Amino acid sequence: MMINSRLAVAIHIMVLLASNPRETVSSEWMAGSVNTNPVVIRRIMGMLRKAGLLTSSAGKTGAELTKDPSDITLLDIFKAVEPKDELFSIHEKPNPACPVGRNIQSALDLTFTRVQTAMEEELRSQSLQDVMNMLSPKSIQ
Amino acid sequence: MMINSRLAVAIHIMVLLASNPRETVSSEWMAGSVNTNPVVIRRIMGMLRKAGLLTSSAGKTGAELTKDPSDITLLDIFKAVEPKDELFSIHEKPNPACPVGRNIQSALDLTFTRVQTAMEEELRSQSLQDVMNMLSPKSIQ
DNA sequence: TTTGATTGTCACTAAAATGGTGACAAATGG
DNA sequence: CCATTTGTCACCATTTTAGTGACAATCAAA
Repeated sequence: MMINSRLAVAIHIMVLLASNPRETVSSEWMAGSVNTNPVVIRRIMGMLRKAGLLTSSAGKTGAELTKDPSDITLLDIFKAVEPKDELFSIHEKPNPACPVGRNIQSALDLTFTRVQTAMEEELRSQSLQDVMNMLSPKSIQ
Repeated sequence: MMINSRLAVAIHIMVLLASNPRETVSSEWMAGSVNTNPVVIRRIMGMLRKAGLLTSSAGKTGAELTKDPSDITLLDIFKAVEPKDELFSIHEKPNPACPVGRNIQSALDLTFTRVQTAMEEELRSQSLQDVMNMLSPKSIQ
């Protein structure tokens, strides 16, 4: 399955922002914690900003969460960083002359929607605060 | 999210095999129903065969399911066609000198495992027969 | 105001995944 | 024997992803 690490990095960024004073969390500094390039951090921050999860501006170090970590779900973050949030795709144009081909798309659509919903509900059930609580108390500076 | 259509095509193949006499379901014929190249069908059939979901052999038209459709779950098919079945990946080597970087991986691992489990349980709850029942009776020849 | 640091964004790259395609040996069955 | 089919390989174009350098615009501190 095609997978990327954007959700993981986005959560990492959000935890850093929630756990540290603004002046300390430059994209360079976050890149050091995540172990990647600062541009990757800014790119993902841009998606989180467009989704309204944080505010930041050119020239000003760091960013700020717009909500309390307990009011931000992992589904919020997932949808922010995954423009195409569909888990599975259905093959195009199955043969309408075949009884199976003619009806398979709607059946698969129902099926895949249920799977997608199950995944999203689990993401919705976990908040950013929940993730932070899994880190040792020392990580919350 | 990067997504492929292998699960959709694999389910389509399995439905065709379950619904038609063996002599009629050549890879060429199935390719016609799915609307793709016969090699794509054979490639996915190869994965299903390795997973023990069907039997087929060179020179012999078609394939046969090894189990009753009601005993085959969509999770079985998913695992057959997705060698890397992990939904999300975690970024490599976060900085151990950072309190967040040091602990984020295990937290994300717990989190992502719960999401993955939710998805797999939903896939496990649906059988191939369930999908076939969603198609019109006419499609079961 | 000047200077240095930072963000936002662009363009480019390499790597990987995916699906389509042609080719062909091996096996099947008439 | 011979036409058909499977299993498999190699190759290709497309897409996605993450890393990187570059740079204008902005900010903040001296």
